[in-house]
Amino acid sequence: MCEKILLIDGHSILNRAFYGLPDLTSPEGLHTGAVYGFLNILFRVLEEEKPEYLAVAFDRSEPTFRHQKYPEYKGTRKPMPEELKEQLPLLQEMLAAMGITTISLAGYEADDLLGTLAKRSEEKGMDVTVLSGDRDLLQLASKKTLIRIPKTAKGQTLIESYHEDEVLEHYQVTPSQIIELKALMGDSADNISGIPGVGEKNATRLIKEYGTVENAYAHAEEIPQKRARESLLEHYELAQLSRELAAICTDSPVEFSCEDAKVGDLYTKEAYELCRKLDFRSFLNRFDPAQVNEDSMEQDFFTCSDFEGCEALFEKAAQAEAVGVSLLGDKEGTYGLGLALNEDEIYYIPVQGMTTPGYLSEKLESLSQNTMLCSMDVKAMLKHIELRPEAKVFDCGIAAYLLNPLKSTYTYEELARDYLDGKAIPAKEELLGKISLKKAWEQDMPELEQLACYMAYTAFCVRGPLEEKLKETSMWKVYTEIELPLVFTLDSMEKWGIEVKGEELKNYGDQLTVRIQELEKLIWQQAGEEFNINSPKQLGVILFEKMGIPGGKKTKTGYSTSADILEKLAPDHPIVNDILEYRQLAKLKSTYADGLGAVIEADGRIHSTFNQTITATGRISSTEPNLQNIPVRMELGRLIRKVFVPEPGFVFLDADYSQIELRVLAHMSGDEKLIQAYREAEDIHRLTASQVFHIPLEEVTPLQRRNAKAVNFGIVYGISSFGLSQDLSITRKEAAAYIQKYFETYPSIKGFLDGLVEQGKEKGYVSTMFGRRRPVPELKSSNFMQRSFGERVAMNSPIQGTAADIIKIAMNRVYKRLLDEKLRSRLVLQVHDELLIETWKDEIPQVSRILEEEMKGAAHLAVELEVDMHQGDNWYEAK
DNA sequence: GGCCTCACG
DNA sequence: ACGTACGTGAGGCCC
Repeated sequence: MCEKILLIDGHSILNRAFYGLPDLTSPEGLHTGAVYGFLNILFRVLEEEKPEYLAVAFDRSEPTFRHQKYPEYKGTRKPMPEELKEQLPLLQEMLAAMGITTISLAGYEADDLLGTLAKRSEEKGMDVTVLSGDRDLLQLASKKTLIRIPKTAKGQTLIESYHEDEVLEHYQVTPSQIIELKALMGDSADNISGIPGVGEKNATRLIKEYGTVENAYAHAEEIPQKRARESLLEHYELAQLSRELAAICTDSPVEFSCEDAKVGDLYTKEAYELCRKLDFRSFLNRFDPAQVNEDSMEQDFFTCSDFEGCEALFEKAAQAEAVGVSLLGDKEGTYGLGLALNEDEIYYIPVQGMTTPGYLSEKLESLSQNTMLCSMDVKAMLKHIELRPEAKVFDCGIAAYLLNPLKSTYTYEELARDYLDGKAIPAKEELLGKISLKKAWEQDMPELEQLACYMAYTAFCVRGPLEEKLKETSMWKVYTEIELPLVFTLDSMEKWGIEVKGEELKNYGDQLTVRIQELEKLIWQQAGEEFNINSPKQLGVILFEKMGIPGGKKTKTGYSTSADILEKLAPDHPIVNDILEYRQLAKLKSTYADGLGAVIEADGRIHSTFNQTITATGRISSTEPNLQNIPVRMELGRLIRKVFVPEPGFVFLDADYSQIELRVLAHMSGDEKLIQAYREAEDIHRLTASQVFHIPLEEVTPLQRRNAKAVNFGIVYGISSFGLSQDLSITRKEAAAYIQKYFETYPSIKGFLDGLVEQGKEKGYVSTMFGRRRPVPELKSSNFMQRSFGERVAMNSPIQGTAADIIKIAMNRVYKRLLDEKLRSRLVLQVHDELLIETWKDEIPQVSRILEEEMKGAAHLAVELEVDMHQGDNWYEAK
């Protein structure tokens, strides 16, 4: 076997990764997506090729010999957008950290260096692989030199391979003739112009026939295609020039020693730390933990499994102002507790013998009266130990969420990195892999001690920095007065859950099945064949190809069959209505009838999880199951709400804010006209229509009201004429006219929204009335789409977020009053602007009063916060 | 695991 | 010119 060298075109692969993948942003706000993509490709090719030597070539900013020879030459690289440019040094830093040789040479492009080294290596008898995104490099292919080109197909990255033969097969010309081909057809990516009127087909034909541009010119008279012939005769000089530009130099004076480029251990400590810093988590498991975690903390960890020891430990903990705690447990059990007394006394207490979950709960409960328990996730802890809402706790996950709500996870190792100067500690996945807590506990794995201790340690240590940053950013009040109390409110809601009648749900599902099967038959009949109606792909083919319905492509992968497209086709094609009904029923059956049925627990109730650290705006979300998207808009779906019932002796009281977001807008913008409108209006959309269209209130038509309502929504979403036009099925021009009229009617609104965008650009974030922040990095993007998105976000988030703050305040206050007044009634659901209370019948008047007072009183706005309330024996009736 | 579709505010 | 309304979660398909 020959030795092999892998040569990489640095810029071209980075470019490809940048355009082919979604961008990522590191915790410090650096763009990193292209570097990530580059490394992914690098690792893959290394594994496939297993080269002994490796070098990455980069272009230089200086003019090259091509510039000197041809003054008009503009260079082969397009100017890089800022988001890509800043990643270049990052990539070079990473390559340096991995000990990978990089080369560049003033006066030459990376291509030339690759060409030179490929040739020299071949001469030494080595095998060569060249990795580039640029097909120009195919001219270097030979029996010994393999060209590899990454290509994105169907979302997957394929890396094509070309030796000499494959070039011949694909392009019907030899590698060296690739240059001739380019000279004729040009290459826009490479700024090679080619000659007019000759495309790929003609160029290939000519080069196949005549071998070179020169020879084709010599035989020009024989060329049968008139346009190609004339163009070649006329533009021969241009073709010659292009030929020279396209030719890669293979004898540049680059200094290179193979020995320096020997592939060593890429997985160094420096590379590991950089991967952590850039948040490249999927790469971390490539590193050998023993090598990269030299400064292990494990000497500070102690397992305490005897009862006396634990007693002493809790006594010592009680002397501390704060301790870090981590409770290991899941739905099936409680396995142990990590306890950090300070930075270097960290204990693990496994659940065993006398240290039962009940014992730990009791100890922590009493500890929390005077000592602050710092935890990564207090609500999760509350599932194993009982704490009163007055307990002293610090929730690191929530604090970190407030400081940056855009992250998807807030794990301890991320927090350590982000708030302890990049401190690297192993993540749960690194310690346990895919082994469950339960399994690890049963097998007494030592990693459990490490996990609990690292977590408790982090919780203890990050509290200070988090608190400091929350105060710096003026979010301390949001944290202490809204989010932290909400932990207990949500925990209570989760524990109560809501009763669901399983049998009725099943009946409902069975009825759906009957109709679904009817529709299925009907649809198959009309289509003339059986197919999977649930497959958009198959459905698209049936509708738009087989049945020939005009509708056209829309998505990357095929035809769009979404409801808004199908609805437009429905009048002319009966099958479409059946499909729409089928879809609706299939959704109800799978997501709701079956989905909800599967999560009813032994107590006959559904216990959703309310997540407090998910949304970018400050709303909560609901999962497993999602109880915030139970159907209501269509009657058939709405019927599902009949299976949500209160316990005997209770009724539901459902209270929702009326147009809270528009009211927030009125308040925050201070628009007198809109505020006045709310003071007098029964029907704000109708009044908006009357004011925007300058007509008396009584003369507003239903259509005008509908349009005004859509504009009101649009304003809250960060208005755009395109979005509004889509929603109302009108032209952009008409939509723009509506928006303009709206702004004329409510003159302060435009200034307010513009101000939000301005603030977002200036400060990098926008804020709610209560100081909650949302960063808007998209506003700095050079990409129009992203920037526009940033503008809409800047307009929407303060409004949606303020409404979220208000209902959170209301929830806390309602929850507290129910407790303080020792009522049996309980808060069970929140759906963004709505609260559902399972109310003890005797307490109906009192609870109604509480809801009204606390919801209306949650914030004092320039307009009243109006609350609608309904009572019922199930959720359907209470709405 | 990504994409499409659709349920909610 | 670009190709969109803001914020979510879940199920089914298909690679």
